[in-house]
Amino acid sequence: MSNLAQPPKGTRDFLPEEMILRRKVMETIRECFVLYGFVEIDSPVFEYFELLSRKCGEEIEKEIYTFEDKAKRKLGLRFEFTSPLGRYYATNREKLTKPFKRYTIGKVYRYENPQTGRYREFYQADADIIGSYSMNVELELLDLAIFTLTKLEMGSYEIILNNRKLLDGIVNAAGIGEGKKDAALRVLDKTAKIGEGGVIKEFKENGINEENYRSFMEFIKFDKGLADMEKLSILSKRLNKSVKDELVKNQAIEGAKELLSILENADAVGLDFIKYDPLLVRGLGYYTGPIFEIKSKDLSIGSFAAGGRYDNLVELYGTRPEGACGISFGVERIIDIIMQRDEKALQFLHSPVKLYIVYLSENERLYAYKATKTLRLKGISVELSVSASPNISKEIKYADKKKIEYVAIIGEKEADEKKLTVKNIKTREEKLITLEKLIELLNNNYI
RNA sequence: GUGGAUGUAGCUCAGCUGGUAGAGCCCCGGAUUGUGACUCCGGUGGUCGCAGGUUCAAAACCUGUCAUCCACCCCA
Repeated sequence: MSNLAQPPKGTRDFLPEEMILRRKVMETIRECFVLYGFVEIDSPVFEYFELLSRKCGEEIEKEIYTFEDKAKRKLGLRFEFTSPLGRYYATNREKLTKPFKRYTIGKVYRYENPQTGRYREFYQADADIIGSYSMNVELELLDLAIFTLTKLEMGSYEIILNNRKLLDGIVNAAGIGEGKKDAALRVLDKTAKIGEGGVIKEFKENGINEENYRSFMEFIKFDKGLADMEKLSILSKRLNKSVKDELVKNQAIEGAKELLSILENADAVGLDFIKYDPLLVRGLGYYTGPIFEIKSKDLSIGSFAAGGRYDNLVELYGTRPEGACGISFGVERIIDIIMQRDEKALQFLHSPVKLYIVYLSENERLYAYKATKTLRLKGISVELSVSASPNISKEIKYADKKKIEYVAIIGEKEADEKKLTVKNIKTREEKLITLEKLIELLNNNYI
């Protein structure tokens, strides 16, 4: 294949069969968002680079696709929806009803090295709520996540939860200075992956002592079997004792309280997938409160949904501060997981087209056309053969390949009797019925 | 941005120490002019990722480059 015959690095073409699954997943997510009262908005795929790069963190900034327009304006492709949403909110605030609950499903772009579950162009599905500082927002978003994942039959996954304010307090208590906080957090986030030795090594590379690591770990050490809520209460007491800086201390204790409030209520609603993870950090620079990540328990594909609170981000875009929190679903990763797990189930996905109509000679063409039109007017999706010289064998094969469930055959016999022979592709059963009967059966999804 | 593996037909892959490319599946046609999963027969399809180099001769060896996968980095 020549270079021009392949899609650019990290991007993909999708075949019609693949689109059936993709569409289904995105539709399911969309329906769930709507069920929870989120409204859809749209905004440009590109924004001013300066807007995208604010508060996103140095690493992410390197991943932004940038370009200049003909008037030399510096632009960038959106790498996620949060900063575009901040800008959207700032520019349209007066016209929006608050709290503003919106969703967007669309493509985002990141200039990074592709791998499984990692592409340069990919879909994200975001739900955010701007205009409230209440933890009810977190609860609503987590409930939405669980609801959506259940609808998608995502199987075993877990939701891990932490809080940036709490994290800041513990880092402070561990004696790590403000200047080294971000580096420390970034390394701690990887603990599960690189182990204690790895963390200590990377701490040193960043000029942080092993002792600081030890005291951090000591701080979040609990007796075995302790429930998350008890851990958080204990943390509050420890923070109260160890943190000197009043502001940091109060913030951290508030962070613990926020998590406690989420967990208390989550427990009541039965959201028992949620676990407090003292080592969850998340890279994006704008998070200010609770943060969360959802990952598959049986596949190491990384997290497939994540989010958190980013209070007052909108202030950056010139409007007054507002509470805000959102969740983002990684559509590609969700699809990858479904495909890896359910290879067989995928065979049963069928086309949105219900029926394929074949007529055997020009004499039946008009009758077939009228039947097709009637069904379409009834809202039933129908494909009419366009073959010049229809061959039943080929036509059935065609319908099967396109995953259309039923084929209607119209020959001399059917046209004379004003009926259709309807074949179920999967069961191979056939029925000679009238158009009215066919409509009834298709509407009841039974034939 | 760094390191490793890989790149041969639409797909999965074979091709030994260099001698000019193969299988299975798929696809197309026929056996079968009103019925697709099996069987049989026949057929299409590859400048061996791309560009240079070494050689009488390169899919194979060398260099570069592009892409894919994996590990970092980071992340949905």
